[in-house]
Amino acid sequence: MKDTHLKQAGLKVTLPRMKILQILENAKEHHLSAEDVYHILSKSGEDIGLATVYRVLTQFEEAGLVIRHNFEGGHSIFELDHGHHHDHLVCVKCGHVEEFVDRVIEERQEHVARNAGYTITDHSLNIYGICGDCQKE
Amino acid sequence: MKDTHLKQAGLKVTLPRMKILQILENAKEHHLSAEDVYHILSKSGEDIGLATVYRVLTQFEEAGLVIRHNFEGGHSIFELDHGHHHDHLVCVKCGHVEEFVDRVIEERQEHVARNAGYTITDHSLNIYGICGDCQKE
DNA sequence: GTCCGTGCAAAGGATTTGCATAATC
DNA sequence: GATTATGCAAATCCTTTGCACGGAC
Repeated sequence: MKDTHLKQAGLKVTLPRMKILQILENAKEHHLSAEDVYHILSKSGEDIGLATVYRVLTQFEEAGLVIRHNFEGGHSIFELDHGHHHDHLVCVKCGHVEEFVDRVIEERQEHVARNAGYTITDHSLNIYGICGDCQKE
Repeated sequence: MKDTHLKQAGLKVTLPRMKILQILENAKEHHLSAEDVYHILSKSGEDIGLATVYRVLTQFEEAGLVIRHNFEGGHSIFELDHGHHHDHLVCVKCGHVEEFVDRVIEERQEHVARNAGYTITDHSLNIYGICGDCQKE
């Protein structure tokens, strides 16, 4: 089934691509950096280079399989594109990421862009804060 | 007067710091990258290193004089902190940046964070799109 | 004069790319 | 077997840092 996704995306079915797709699908944390993916691969005994991880993730992004986010600090985070857009709430202490969608905010963004004469290609709303768990400490 | 700002920030008054502050205040485009500032300095005949530009901008950021934004592509943009928060509309073709504030969006963000148990430390909303001018081409 | 700031070059982290080899179709 | 992918190392981009010198107070 994973092979099907890859073929549909016009990508040859190779071991690195399947493994990486698998990781994205099964990881507890859905928001992974290229390094994260690389480490998970290493621990599984796979001998896949970091450059390949980046290449594959970029291809997946182009194919619309994953979304890439640029968080503060110049780090990129990848996650599977499940089709429904959402924004992020990022904990600056533990790095935990939560998704959210707010209909009102979405609508207002369209409104703002239209008023300014822009055609939206993308938008990113990240709220940085301290999550409940970290506040207890 | 610029010296006053610097002194208040606990920074010695030096030529690079004054020049850079001046550029931030006078530039037509209020959103400048470190490279931008560096180039403007070079063109003015000032012999100030790029490393110093970064150092000074970082100090200004710590002193609360400027705000640093991380836009897509891992580039940082600096702008004077005039005290009123705002979000950004970025043209992906020409790089033009516009500011906007939407009371409704601000309120909803607070709401979302509170519901999730987060204490907001910061947030960034960037809408990427194609500006009116670029659409004509 | 002391201490902080600067310039330069070198280091750093994240990501990309060139090239020969290895895998898919 | 032709074409595309991979691995490795080197290259790149943006940013930071180490160190000796020069300037501010």
